[in-house]
Amino acid sequence: VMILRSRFLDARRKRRNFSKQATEVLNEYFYSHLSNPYPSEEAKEELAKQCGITVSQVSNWFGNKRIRYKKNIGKFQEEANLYAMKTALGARQ
Amino acid sequence: KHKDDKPELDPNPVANWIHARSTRKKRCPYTKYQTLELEKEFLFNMYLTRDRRYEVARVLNLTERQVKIWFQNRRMKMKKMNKEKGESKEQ
DNA sequence: CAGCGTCGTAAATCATAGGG
DNA sequence: TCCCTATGATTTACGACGCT
Repeated sequence: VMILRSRFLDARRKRRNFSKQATEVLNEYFYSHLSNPYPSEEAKEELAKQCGITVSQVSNWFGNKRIRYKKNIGKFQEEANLYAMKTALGARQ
Repeated sequence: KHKDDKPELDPNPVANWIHARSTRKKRCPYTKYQTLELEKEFLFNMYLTRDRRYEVARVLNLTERQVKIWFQNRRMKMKKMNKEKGESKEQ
């Protein structure tokens, strides 16, 4: 009863994972704004453009990232260090 | 002068992300029946009168506040859907 | 002021994509 | 193929602010 129901209404839930490059861009922004990872509407539009996704998708990504990061900071420590280093190297040149 | 050239190794970044809702009601997914009835009502009119809200809430065993918020969320959803539909056509 | 409107979000949940 | 986790999207519930 509950299995075959929203098969057609939820068709939009068909998704594809974002490209590696897009995820890279989003993570760079997230970790370089870790003290306040809330991009403005303009920043979201810019990120959306860079990533080739919609503004809504950028919002979804940040919403998911914030809650999942907060829920288990330890799990993301390695990733956080990686991007912190990447940012440091980028800033050097 | 090496102290903090490591870009933010924030000790507790999450602490600053205000929004620490503590006394909030846990999200409770509505039943298929409740959702279907709410959708039917929304199709009839996107905005509720006080009387309709009372009736819908009574019949679906939801609070008037839940029904009010469901309609607010539903209108936002519709707006988002329209925006996407509009964007995919032009460009 | 009461009260309902939108906007942006948290948190939980859903449904599938990916991978072993 | 089976099973499990990662991930993107959707669903409830508010806070903040607007308007009447």
